[in-house]
Amino acid sequence: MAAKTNLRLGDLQLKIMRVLWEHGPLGVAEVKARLDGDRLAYTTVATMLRKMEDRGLVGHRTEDRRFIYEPAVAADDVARTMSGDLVDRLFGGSLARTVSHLLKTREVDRRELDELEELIRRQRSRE
Amino acid sequence: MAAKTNLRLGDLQLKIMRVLWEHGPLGVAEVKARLDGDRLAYTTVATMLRKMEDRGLVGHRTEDRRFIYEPAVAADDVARTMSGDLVDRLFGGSLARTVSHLLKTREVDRRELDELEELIRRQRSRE
DNA sequence: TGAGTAGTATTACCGTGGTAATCACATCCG
DNA sequence: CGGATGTGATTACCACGGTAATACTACTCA
Repeated sequence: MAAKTNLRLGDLQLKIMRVLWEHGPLGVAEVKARLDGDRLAYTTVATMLRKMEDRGLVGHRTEDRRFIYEPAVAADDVARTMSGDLVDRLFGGSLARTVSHLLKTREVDRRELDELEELIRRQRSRE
Repeated sequence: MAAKTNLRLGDLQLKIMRVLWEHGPLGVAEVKARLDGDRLAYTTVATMLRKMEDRGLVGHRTEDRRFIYEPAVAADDVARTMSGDLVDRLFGGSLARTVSHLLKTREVDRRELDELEELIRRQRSRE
């Protein structure tokens, strides 16, 4: 197995992964298309995908002369690594401190607070 | 003012900032000392501090021939930027999704859940 | 006075993310 | 057939984080 794949992705890499996670396996042109807003050269996307394959983040098969890429790591793993990382680096690993900070510095409406409470309730009734 | 200082810091930079935030203005040697675990060369720390000063993250004054560094950005601003960034990049800006993920993938004990509920309660009684 | 020492300044090197031009090849179309 | 088009391959460049060696400088103490 690819093993120690480092799961801290850059901006573009993450955007590409999101495209691949949400819309199955895609060719370079499709990926580029879904990256709409970013006016990137075709070769930029292609190069990035190749680099990402080197790192074990995606895999590809050839189909009809075109490379079809698909994720090689799970969205959850990336999210876990990156968010866990941040909680550790920034808030000494404390979830409470993290959420506290988030609540203080982001606009949060009542609905979202409800959701959060629901999450906590459900968490309690686990274990 | 230094303006557009980008507040996404690397690992070492963040560690250094934490040292400076927690223990006032410090010389290079002191910073290096507090970074104990990391077996870094003196010049590594010095170089990093200089680079960080270029970026506007720290400032220094000379005192007795030594450079005394101090933070030039607030811990809260860095935390806000970096965490907000991550929430946006990884969870589409949804705080609920973020916390949900964190709850699912990290060990959280009852005490921490209590704290979270308290935070939410307090948040509600604001606005 | 002169060697050590503690600092800073200069310079360098690597990895990686990001961006892209250029090149080469195959295929398609008139 | 022969050029346009779509793709992948190769190569290049820059910025930045990280790491550090080396060089310079000034102060200190025997």
